[in-house]
Amino acid sequence: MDVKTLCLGALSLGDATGYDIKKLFEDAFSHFFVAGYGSIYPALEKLTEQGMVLYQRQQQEKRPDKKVYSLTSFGREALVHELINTPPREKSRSEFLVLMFFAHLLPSQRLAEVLNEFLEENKKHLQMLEELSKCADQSAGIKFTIAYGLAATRAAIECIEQNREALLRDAYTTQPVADAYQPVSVATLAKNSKNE
Amino acid sequence: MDVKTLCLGALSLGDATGYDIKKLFEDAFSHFFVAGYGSIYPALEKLTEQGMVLYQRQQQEKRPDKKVYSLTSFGREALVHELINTPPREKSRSEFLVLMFFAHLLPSQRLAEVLNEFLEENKKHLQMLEELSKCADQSAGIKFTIAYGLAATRAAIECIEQNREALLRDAYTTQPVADAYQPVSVATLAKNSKNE
DNA sequence: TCGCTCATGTAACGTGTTACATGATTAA
DNA sequence: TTAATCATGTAACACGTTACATGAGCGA
Repeated sequence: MDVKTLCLGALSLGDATGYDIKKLFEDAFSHFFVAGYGSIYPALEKLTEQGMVLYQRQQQEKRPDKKVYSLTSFGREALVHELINTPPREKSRSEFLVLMFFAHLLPSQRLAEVLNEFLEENKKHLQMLEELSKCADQSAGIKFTIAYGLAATRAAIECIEQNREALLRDAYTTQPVADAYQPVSVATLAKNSKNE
Repeated sequence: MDVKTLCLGALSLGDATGYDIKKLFEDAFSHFFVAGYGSIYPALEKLTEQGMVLYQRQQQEKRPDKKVYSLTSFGREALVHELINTPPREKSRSEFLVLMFFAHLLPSQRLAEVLNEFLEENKKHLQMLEELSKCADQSAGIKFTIAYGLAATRAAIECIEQNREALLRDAYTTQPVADAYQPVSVATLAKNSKNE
């Protein structure tokens, strides 16, 4: 599943410009799909070529021109087809957790910064989701994604607040690289060798 | 942050082969970073060129040859430098949540399948994390990543179990595409227009 | 005057995914 | 005999990121 599909999905909610769709990615889609202009505009172009969407150019006073896109029936079919045939995966890439995994290699000051920064971001995100959950006249599916995002974000915040002290206690305070660290064998952390 | 950095990180735990590192990605790294052989082996090759790792070829009886990689001191410095300069981001791409967002476009049978499949996967993942958390002689950082993974996975499972019924109630049961769906305006879901 | 909102796009680059290729050993 | 484990790799392709480019209006 790619940005094109999400654009079709966005347009299934109503006509919109690329700019509008970008906002959707920043809000309603934000906790499960990331995309910027650099992928949205080319996606809309391709969808147009393929006949899945079409647009009307709208001139505006005191504003740049708009291209208001709408879904064609072919596009809607393609969207449904894609959705039905997409297996429910989830993958995340968390630089934050990488930093935590290797926290013993970070100066404690930096570690503290990282924790604060990440907590703040999560709290902001939580607020946004709470806002979203207020305009509650959406489908059960949309409500679910918000509930899911709220649950995940709250769990993250709680987990950080509960473990922050322990993490900082363990961090090193001297300037140079911590070479005193006792290496853990790779095998210890690769459970696959035995079970699963 | 890319696969190369994670490979350096893996080797900071002890010497390993590409194959070993892959297992680490499947276990200890699994909830925050995804990589397959197709990115791990080329990464190790590049790191070798750059003098960040080196390897010893080991012949084995009844097994293919191994390349056992180890971190150089330059590699360790590069790792630390990279970690210190990486902002704590987190981004996920969840096909599952996309499907939920557009659940009203799915036949209810498929929706039920999707929910079950995703729940099962999460339960397996939970088990794996519980296993990992048992070999508990790791650093505070590593323990934290496991605790975080556990919290997130448990929250996900709970959220699905609590909302499954409501989701299925809302799904359509007729064969053809649900065109009766009341469109929600894109603007309603793009809170950015007003706040944040 | 500073920065934000609206509005669209391109081009180069980096990165990762997928599928393919090989092949012996071992446990069920 | 089937599937899994061990073990390494390549090549084509798809995809997305980043930075750049433009420019008016509006509110503080």
